[in-house]
Amino acid sequence: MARNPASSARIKSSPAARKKKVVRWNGAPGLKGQRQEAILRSVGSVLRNSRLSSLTIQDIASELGMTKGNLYYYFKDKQDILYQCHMRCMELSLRALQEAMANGGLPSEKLRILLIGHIHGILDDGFGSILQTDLESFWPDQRKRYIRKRDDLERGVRSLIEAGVLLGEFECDNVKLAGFSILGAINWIPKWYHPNGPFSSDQIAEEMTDYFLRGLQRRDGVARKAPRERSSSKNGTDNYHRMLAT
Amino acid sequence: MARNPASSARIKSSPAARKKKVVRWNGAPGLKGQRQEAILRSVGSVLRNSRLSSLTIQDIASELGMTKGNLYYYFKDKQDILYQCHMRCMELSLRALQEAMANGGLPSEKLRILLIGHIHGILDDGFGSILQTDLESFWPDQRKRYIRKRDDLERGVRSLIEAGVLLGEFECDNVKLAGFSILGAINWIPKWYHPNGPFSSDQIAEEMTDYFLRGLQRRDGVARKAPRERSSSKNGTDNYHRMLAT
DNA sequence: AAAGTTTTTTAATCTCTGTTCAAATTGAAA
DNA sequence: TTTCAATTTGAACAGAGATTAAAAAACTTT
Repeated sequence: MARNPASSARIKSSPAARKKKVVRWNGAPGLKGQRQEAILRSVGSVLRNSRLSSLTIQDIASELGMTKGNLYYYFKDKQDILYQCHMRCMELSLRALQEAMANGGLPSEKLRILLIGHIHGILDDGFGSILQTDLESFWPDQRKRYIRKRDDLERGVRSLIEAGVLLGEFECDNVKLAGFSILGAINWIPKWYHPNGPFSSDQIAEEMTDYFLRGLQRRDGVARKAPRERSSSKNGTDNYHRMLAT
Repeated sequence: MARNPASSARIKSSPAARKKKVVRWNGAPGLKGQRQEAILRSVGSVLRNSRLSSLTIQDIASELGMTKGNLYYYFKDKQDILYQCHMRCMELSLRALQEAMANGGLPSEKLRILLIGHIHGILDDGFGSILQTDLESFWPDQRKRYIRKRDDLERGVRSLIEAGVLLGEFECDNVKLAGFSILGAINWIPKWYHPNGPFSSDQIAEEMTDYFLRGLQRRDGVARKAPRERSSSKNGTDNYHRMLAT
């Protein structure tokens, strides 16, 4: 069950004999971990074209020129593969969060960095569409691990919004719902995005982020409508301090 | 293939003998259409709790206390059921669009009505989570029919944004991406929404819509950043006139 | 080259679910 | 009560796709 890949650490020049787009595996032994990476990357490629619901073990194997049985030498089962992809994707986003926090600018700047990085993380490696899977299909501890990371990201977003509010840069009635809005909109992108479509991932990242930030920016003077009960500071303040400490 | 339910129009008081939550079908003949409706509604109930990917014909049947075989008396196949749910859901949203257009207010008001109605349409009947299915699984003409409606909705949103821009009420760099953002955020709601959760569908509808509109509202005076190339009028103007004529 | 380990293949199996169908049941009409 | 159509059942069928396992092949080491 809990099986660590125990990567045999040794590097050898691999000829990697290619024919067409088929990678020949026979020639390069060792380095199980690298192959796992390659397999995961390949899943991203497949997902860029086909649809998640129709993604089959056979598809993945074909893409790599290996047999489906062979995949089970590298992964426990299909769920495991999908789970790893999920994690890869999330880790990219968390890296964007770290990058954002490391940058010393205003909350709006940090948030911009985070969101742009997040969008790129989702679109550029093809893993984005995997977000559509429901977490129910994961093993409990996989789910737990993933949710922990996902929550880190969500809290990161909320903290930044909250920070902006406290600094008077932002104005937001409900931080949690604003966060959900932003992240939901981003998670949905893979549903309509196509690499060869009219929008580059760069353009999407920039312009959608612009829009998200506009909705937070404080308008000096006029309050557009009577402010509702302030439910904002209930779910963000503690995390705000936590995140700023990172 | 193209089979019209040919509803035998006759109404009779149906005892509808209920036991626990099991609806007894035997006692109420006729009105095939009504039962189809009931089945679809039941799918919504199931989806409120279980997950779409694990939704099985058996689940639907169980919920209604009928056998799975019996479902095939009312629907061609599973895809057909799912398709009908899709349509139901979309029709609710399109009704919101009509309602919005009928209301004679400013674009921002219309958009508010539309979005609030759209969110309610998605959340209140439990069909929302069905949006996660990919359209590939539909039969071509089903897909075509659905996409036509979906596009109507998308164009409706864009037209309203565009209208607001033209009237000086809104300010938007890229109408299409703003529309995608809004609709994506809404489509994603079923992923985290739970009827017994902390947010009512009312609250979600109101506050998320607030946020979406904030991001469009024009700020008098300062341009926050140098405006990019205006790609807005490419995808909205014609539809704008079309929609306003409705 | 022989032995041992890692990787790959091949084919069979297993399971889950959608689907079909003939028979049974029900309700309405005659 | 008989007849007929509408509805329901229950069991069998079918197909797809994940998973397994034993044998084969490839590669490393000695």
